[in-house]
Amino acid sequence: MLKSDIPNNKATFPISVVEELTHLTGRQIRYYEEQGLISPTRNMGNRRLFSFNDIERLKEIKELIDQGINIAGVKAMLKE
DNA sequence: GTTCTTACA
DNA sequence: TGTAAGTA
Repeated sequence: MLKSDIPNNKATFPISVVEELTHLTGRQIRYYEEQGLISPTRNMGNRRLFSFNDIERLKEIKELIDQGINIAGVKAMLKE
């Protein structure tokens, strides 16, 4: 795992912290994950653990959504 | 007390 | 998306 896997993964936070950092609701964060926009891991209790990478990704998503772009559009943007 | 899932509005 | 219910 030198270039594989997700770079920028050393710290994980609960969804409450991500909500504060991204200004998104837990509802939205879970939905975006459901849509394949982010890849949080799960801890022993099936709780989501977010990395800095996930948080940065969420911020981008929020900006796009805030601009009136829908999930399909966000998916297209984040791709590539 | 917090987060998770599913379901309804 | 928000919110409710039941759970881990």
